[in-house]
Amino acid sequence: MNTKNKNPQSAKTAKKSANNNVIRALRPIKKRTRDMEVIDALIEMIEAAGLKIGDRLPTENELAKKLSVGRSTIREALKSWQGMGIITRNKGAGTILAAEVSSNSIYVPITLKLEAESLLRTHGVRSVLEIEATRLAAINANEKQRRLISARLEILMYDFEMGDDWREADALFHGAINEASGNPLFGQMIKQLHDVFNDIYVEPLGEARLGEASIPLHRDLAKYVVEGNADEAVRVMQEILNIVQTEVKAIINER
Amino acid sequence: MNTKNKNPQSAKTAKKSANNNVIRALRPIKKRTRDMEVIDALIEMIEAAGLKIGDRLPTENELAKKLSVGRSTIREALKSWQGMGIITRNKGAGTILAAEVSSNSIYVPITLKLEAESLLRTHGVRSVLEIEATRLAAINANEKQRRLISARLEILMYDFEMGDDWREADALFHGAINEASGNPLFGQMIKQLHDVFNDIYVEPLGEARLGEASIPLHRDLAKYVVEGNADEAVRVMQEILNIVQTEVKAIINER
DNA sequence: TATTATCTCATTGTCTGACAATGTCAAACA
DNA sequence: TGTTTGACATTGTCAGACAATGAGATAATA
Repeated sequence: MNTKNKNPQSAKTAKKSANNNVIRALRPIKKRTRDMEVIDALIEMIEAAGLKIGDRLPTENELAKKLSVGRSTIREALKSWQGMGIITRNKGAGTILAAEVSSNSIYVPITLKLEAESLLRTHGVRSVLEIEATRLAAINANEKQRRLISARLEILMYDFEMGDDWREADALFHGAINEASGNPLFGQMIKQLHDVFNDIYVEPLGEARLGEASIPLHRDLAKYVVEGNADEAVRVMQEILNIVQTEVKAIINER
Repeated sequence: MNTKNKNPQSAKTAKKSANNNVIRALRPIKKRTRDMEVIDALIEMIEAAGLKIGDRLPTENELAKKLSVGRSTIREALKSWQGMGIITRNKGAGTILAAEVSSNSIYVPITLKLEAESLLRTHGVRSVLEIEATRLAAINANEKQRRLISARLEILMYDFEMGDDWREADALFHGAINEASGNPLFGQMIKQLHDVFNDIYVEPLGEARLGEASIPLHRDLAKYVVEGNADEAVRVMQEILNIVQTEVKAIINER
């Protein structure tokens, strides 16, 4: 148990403090292993070849041969990318790019612990993010983004009224709004939380049509966002989120 | 380019829609690869053995033998955990646990571009979360949490006035507030974003004492949170975040 | 005795080769 | 024209070997 450097605030002396100021100027030396170099080479290759999301990467054998490293090294490098959702790999098929890659991208894993009332908690965090993203979208969206939002709304309403599965269309619609916020981090984090939310629901509870009652409100939401009316857009978004929250509570109480 | 299932909304017929209703009852079968089972087994083992952060995991050979899978399979599973920061591995030493693991933990990867703008973006997301957490803390904090906030404030102010490195005390102070919000997800996400924020700073820009001008305001923040005055607490928090934002912008413009 | 240098050994990192499992694509077929 | 089948390519898994390195034990030295 590594508890050495805990609560050092009482033992500090002037000398130690001065020493800290010197030490602080030093940065830890990066330990470079073979597969990090592979990752770098892959990034370079992807940039040079201009690979986009959905494109296929060279096979493991090709990469191993080209970089003259063992296939297992390639596999370990790809594995870490897979864990971060940058690529997806399919036995028999190949490896395809699933996220944008560039040399100045960093990939940050966030670990969250879900507990008993995790549904309401994830929803609580997601609400805050989604409301802010909506507000920013109403303010910042450009013409192209507004048109995309409108188009996605039509698909959503069509699916909904036809009795089809509207969840994918819903995700695309909200994705368009989040993208229009101008801060991609909102979209990323909301998407991840949304996935968690759904995994927990669809998997153990079997409740897939959560939030159905809120779909008609989406017409207003799109309208206000496209109009640039941030206050009203936020109000409708809050209403939508409240409906979902109420449904979640109802389902939790049922059990 | 896998573009088969794009925009299927126009080709749908009533029959297909009815079919969808049947199909919808089916859930996708989880594709379980070997290393996912290894991960599950590892989680089980860690929980059963009560391993804490800093503890050592069994060696790869032991795990492979125990689970009767090849060592490469173990390595691939561990690699994905390493990519997510759950474990650290050291050649010659061993594998140690670097994050809490439990069956209800989820790991959310986000990607950031390592450019000046991303600083503002992480700050933007963090601001929203931190303001909401502050509001909730002012409303929900119990007596014990209020006392902890006050105590952490004193340590922070002491370090600050002595000219020591106050960053750790600052993190602990905000951690106390976030914990008092009653929703642990806020604290977790804010902490992760905060770490990213600092990593980006300390590493390429070398600017470590960001937000120093906002420290005196922390006394007011603590006061209002402890008093339960949510509106004022939020106002001060916004002020603090604005100071940081201004400093970030200034540094960006310098370059 | 206390400290430092050295050695040994356990552990992760990498390579090679092999086979299994499975998706893709084109050829054969109705 | 649409469907089925099968060869092939590609990832998944295994085994064994050696290299590189860190930690702890041991020996040497003051």
